Amino acid sequence: MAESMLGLKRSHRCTEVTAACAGNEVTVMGWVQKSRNKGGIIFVDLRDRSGILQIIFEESDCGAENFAKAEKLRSEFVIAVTGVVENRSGGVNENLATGAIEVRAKSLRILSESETPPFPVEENSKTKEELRLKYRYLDLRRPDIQKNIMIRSQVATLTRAFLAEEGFLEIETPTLIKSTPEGARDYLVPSRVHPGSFYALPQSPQLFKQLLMCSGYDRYFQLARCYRDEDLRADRQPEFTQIDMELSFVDVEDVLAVNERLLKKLFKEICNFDLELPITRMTWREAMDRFGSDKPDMRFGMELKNVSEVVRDTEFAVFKGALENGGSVRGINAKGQAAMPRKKIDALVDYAKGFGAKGLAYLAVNEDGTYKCSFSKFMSEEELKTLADAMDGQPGDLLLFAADRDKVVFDVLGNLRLELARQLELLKKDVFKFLWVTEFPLLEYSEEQGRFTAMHHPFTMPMEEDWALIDTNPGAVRAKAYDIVLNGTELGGGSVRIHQGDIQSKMFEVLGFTKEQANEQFGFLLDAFKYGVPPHAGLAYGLDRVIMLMVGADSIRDVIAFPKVKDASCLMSEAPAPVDPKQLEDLGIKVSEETDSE
RNA sequence: GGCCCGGUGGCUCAGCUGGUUAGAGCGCCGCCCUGUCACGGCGGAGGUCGUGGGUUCGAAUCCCAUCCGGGUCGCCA
Repeated sequence: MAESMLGLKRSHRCTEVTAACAGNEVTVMGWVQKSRNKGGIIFVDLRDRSGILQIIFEESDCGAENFAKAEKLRSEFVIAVTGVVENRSGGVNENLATGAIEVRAKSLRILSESETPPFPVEENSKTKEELRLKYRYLDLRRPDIQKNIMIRSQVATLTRAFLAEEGFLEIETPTLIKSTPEGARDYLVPSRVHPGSFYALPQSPQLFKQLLMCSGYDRYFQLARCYRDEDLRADRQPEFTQIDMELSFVDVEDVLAVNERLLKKLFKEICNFDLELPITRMTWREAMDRFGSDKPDMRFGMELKNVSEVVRDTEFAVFKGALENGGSVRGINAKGQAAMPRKKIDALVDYAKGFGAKGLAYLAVNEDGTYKCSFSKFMSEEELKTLADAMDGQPGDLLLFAADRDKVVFDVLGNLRLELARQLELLKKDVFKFLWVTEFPLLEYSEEQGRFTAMHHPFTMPMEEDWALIDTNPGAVRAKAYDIVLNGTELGGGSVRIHQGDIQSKMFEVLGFTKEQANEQFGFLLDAFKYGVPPHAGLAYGLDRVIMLMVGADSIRDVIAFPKVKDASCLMSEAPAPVDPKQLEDLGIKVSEETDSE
């Protein structure tokens, strides 16, 4: 029997009731976290999004009728309580913000009863995610998730306030747009009016924000929903949110500067972390050489060393072969890990193989200065010592080497470095190491497609000093592109855009577009650029990832109210789902025979 | 699409080299209890061992297939 709240008005959230309210009458409403019935006295923990407040029921205060109702309270009942705030006469609960006070109930209304929930609504839930996601509305009641969702809201609010103050305009762009085959797979939406034609959901507002620059809006931002029909990961959902921005009459420095100020503000307000400016910068080349990654985790060292020259004359076939094929030999030094058991090293070798390595060579410098080495029979003692010295191998160190094409070597060692850091517990979540990675390659060669593709997108501005190489050595041309990296995660990225017709035409040519194809796909943008386009540049953050790192979540699902699971479905609503044949008919989509029969 | 991990009362798990009636903690239900806050005491209910097939005298346990969830590689301009 649900009662009405007629005549009642909530005066406080649970933790807004403080010792300063002692003696005052308050009305609080929320969910029963827990009821402890002692017989003649009942304690109820009342929960809302602010936290928990203890209510005390005694028949002498609330009367027989209310007391009888209080005896029936169970977890997750929604109640309204009017009573007087008092300092607890019993002990103080140090675990609660409101642990020194309680509300002595004068009246109680049960606004809504609850069945026993399928899992306990509590912090640090151990319940399987599958079940939590099916009952996401219950899971979202849990304090740790509520904290994440509220921080997310705070970040959005702070971002809007900051960017507005910096002269940015918040402008919405369409989410039913034209599909472009470059990049990730599009989600498609059939057109009813144009049977056989489709809209795409945007992977990002890229083209529209550039058009807004053309139109003179100068500084734009948007908290933009974006969609990519690719497989999910712990940090990737098919629909996600970007903090997207674009600025006119700027170059790289301007974009980085305003974003450094934004990040400083956000991390100060949310994490009370003082971000020291300017943020460290590193070119893509340096990041790859030193860390084997374009998003290096700067919380620890263990940098890569190129020992190709040291082993140039070796007879060791693995090293020799890699060098003869134009590759390199590089290593990392796992300090103090020389005693790592063989089994564990083998596991690392397997891990490396997962990233394309054919194997992993190791050289352990024992405490007594002798070596334990997987390739000792192919090298003299002298050669081993030279190699160990080149790696700064002290007694007790474990040196690990990969020899292959550069791409493989970087991939293997970059990931191995992270794996070792995980094993050695070097990845502290309360440390924030920011990094700008700049000067990305403009293009990367796709073996699969047999051509160069844009590393960022086709509108990324090449660096002036490299542009002359575009015909002779396109792979060497660097771009005015940059990523913001935090603790080894790419938080966001952007670039200066091409605003000159001749450079843009050349780009399309290099990417293998014909004039017709370029016009077909991007004609409206190219046309717009004919009518006066300002130099412009931008950047977009993955908001979900920003929140993840701020709250230390392991999964992106913990910072999204209603996330999807691995196969991109929703366990709660069961989307996607088949639709009524009539709906398909309206859209001019034929139902296949197989689905029909059976 | 590949590889790896998991699925046992409502929840979290144990059991898994096959062998009586599948256990524990929490939760739930009933009774008792006036200072609890991981409340306490007494009693009780509750399980197709994800699903299907196979091996066997006998399967939660072994085999095959399949479904569901997670991680990862491919993929993600």
